[in-house]
Amino acid sequence: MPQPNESFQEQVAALRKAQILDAATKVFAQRGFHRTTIHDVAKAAGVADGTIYNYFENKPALLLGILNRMNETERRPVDLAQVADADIRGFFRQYLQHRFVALTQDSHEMFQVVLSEVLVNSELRELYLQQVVMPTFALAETYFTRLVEAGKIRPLDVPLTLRVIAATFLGLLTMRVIGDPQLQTRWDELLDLLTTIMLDGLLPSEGG
Amino acid sequence: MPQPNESFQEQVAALRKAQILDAATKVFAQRGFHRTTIHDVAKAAGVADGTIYNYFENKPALLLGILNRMNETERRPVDLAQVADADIRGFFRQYLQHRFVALTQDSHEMFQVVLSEVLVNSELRELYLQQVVMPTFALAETYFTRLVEAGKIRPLDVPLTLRVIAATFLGLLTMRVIGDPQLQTRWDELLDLLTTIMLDGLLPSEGG
Amino acid sequence: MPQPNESFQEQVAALRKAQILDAATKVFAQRGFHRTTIHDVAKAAGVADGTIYNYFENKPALLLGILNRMNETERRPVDLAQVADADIRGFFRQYLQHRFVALTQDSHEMFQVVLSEVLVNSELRELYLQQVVMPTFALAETYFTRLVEAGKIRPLDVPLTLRVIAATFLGLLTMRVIGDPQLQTRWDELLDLLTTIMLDGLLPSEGG
Amino acid sequence: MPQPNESFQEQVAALRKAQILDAATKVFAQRGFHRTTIHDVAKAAGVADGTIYNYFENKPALLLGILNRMNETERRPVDLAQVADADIRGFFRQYLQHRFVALTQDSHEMFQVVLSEVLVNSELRELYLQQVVMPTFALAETYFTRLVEAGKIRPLDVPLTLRVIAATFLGLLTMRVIGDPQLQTRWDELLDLLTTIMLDGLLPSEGG
DNA sequence: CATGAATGAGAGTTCATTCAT
DNA sequence: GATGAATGAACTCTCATTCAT
Repeated sequence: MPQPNESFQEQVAALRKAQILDAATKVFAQRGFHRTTIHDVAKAAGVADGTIYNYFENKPALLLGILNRMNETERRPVDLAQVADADIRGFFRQYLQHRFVALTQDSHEMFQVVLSEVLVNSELRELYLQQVVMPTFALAETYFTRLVEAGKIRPLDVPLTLRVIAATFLGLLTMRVIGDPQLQTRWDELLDLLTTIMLDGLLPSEGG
Repeated sequence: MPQPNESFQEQVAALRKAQILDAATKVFAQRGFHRTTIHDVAKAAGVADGTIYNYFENKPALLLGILNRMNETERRPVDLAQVADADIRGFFRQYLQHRFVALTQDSHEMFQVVLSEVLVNSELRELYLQQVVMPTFALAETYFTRLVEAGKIRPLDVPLTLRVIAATFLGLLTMRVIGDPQLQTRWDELLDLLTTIMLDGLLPSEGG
Repeated sequence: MPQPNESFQEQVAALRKAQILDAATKVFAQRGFHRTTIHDVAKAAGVADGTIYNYFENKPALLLGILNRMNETERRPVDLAQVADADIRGFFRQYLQHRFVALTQDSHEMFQVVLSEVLVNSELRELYLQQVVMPTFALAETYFTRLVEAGKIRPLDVPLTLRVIAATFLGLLTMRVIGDPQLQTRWDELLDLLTTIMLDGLLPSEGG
Repeated sequence: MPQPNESFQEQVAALRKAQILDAATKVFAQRGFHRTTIHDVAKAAGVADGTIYNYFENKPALLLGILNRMNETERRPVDLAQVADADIRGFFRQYLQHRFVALTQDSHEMFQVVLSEVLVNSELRELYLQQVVMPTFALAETYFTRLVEAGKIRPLDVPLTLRVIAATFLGLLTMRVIGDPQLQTRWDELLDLLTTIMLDGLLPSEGG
């Protein structure tokens, strides 16, 4: 989104950059980073091959560009405060919904592209870890600790528990991307199911 | 030509194939499938480049070879029957341990390589889905349904619940591969934590 | 439109052209014609890339522009007449000095750029030969012939002898450009040495 | 030339390398280093483009290969000793002939290619200076000093005088490459002329 | 006229694959 | 079967040139 005090030229450049990153995200998600050529990206973006290099130093820089966008997306502040006071069940469900929407709509393809490369590219992995994973957990830990202290959550090890929660999301999204039919057709039902499993556990309720 | 000799030939061939796949798995995990050259694989396997092509049709076939191995690994029958009668908590923990060992030791690198490519290669994705994911879930569903019917597990939607459980594993392993320090140093503590979260939920126990 | 104004325009244009050629000469000498980009030239000249093309048809035309300048420089008439009557030794020394100054100060970089390209570009070579080399020798031959006829110079083949003299200059300058430390630090001593070698030869003088 | 104790493979590789360098020298001399593509070199050598890279790291390495060859050619020991005792005039003429033959036949194109690039490539320039120019002068100086000490040569500054002699060769060859008609058609006459000029000087002989 | 973003042809280089040895 | 040099298609990236502003 163009800032008001940017020059017109800068705004145009920013738009071009966004246009190229959009295209890159799409085509990388379809065929993978390595099987996609710069020409593919350029075609998808509707520009000439050379134009890409006016905005990105090289091909890997496109990946970093996508990563940075995820960064921004991830950090889009969850308005946790306003729901903090609600009952924990309602809050949890709202939080899940927030994550689900974020993951499903915006960054679906970003996630796919970045995760694929992060798994086998140690350089990108380090960046991803420092810029996306760590800050997110740091933020979440302070909040989650408060919940534990307030007695609203069982007194478990906070960092590890957060990893388990995050991992569940990550895994579900991965499996959905991989093409599991259950997850693709019944994605919406996960919200309630996850709330139940995570808050109440798999064991039958006492009164059940 | 004598029959036994031919069998010997086949055994030698199988060993060569395994030797090449071992090397491929290792180097693919390090630099990714695409950034790794056939020459890299050959070097790691201690053979000449051309030799690879006596055992695998082309480079993607190496990936399929790794996938097939995962297939075998995954299907290594969990001896579920013998633990089915035990109390559900003990059983769950044992099951987790089985998965953890499988994931951690054997197929760590396979997982990394295959997942990375599966995320962006629709052809491989389809194979992976049909040959690894679907059969595994089919097996698990029959077993899990029995647990629900026996009243040992809360009456939830079985297929989706299994996805959630599997996703948690998948996500944890992914995050570990990505390099999360907590998961890398405290991997062993996850067993108990997961058992608690999944069986009892995050909410404080009634009597807590 | 008034005539004087047009003339002013032309003067401005000529200055721009000179400014660009200056920049081109400098950067071409540093990195060579081919490794230098139009952008490099533009930056050095303080103009935009496109501006270059308002004054020169294309990149090779810059080289021709430099060549034409050399042309002018070379033809800057040596005022030979006035020294012709002096004793031959004094004259020779003066002539050498004239050449040395010309080569050293003005056209040092031009020489470097043009020679490099002339060696491997037959088109430019032809131009250089016709526009610079031939006319210079033609002029020199008439004068040198007079010296021979006047008995001031040993009766040698004039054209070839002139080539030898010119070659010595050319070679010395080349070796200096290449970076020979002796020539770079002791360039001034060459004047006397050359006078001696060329006029008296390497053999010991009779009376020595 | 294959060494007796090289393996057959190594001999074949050396021949290939020579074949490629021959081709490179030829085409570089025709169109210059930069205007010549790897494809041009490959075509001239009768191999595929990729084959070049089995023998040379990259395109500049071809230039270094040519430089190294010049190195060997230059150092081909002049059998100075055997002529040292001859009268100085006969010796000088023989030496000139040696140089002329070396320059004219073998390394004509090498010279053209390398000089062109050396003029505008500081990296190559440094190499050329250290590997070809300096060692050659060092050798020549010791010999020339002896001539001076023996009274056979006028007591001039040895290093600078050698530069002048070498420069004359360099310049003559350059002008010949550039296409001066006199030098191209009357190259053979230079031998005697140079002997006269350099040994006796341009001044009329006393008895003339 | 000046600008500099856009263009796209063309270059160097890599590497999966083949095949003579 | 094993080898590894040769191959050449295909890729990334550069940069001379154009042209709308």
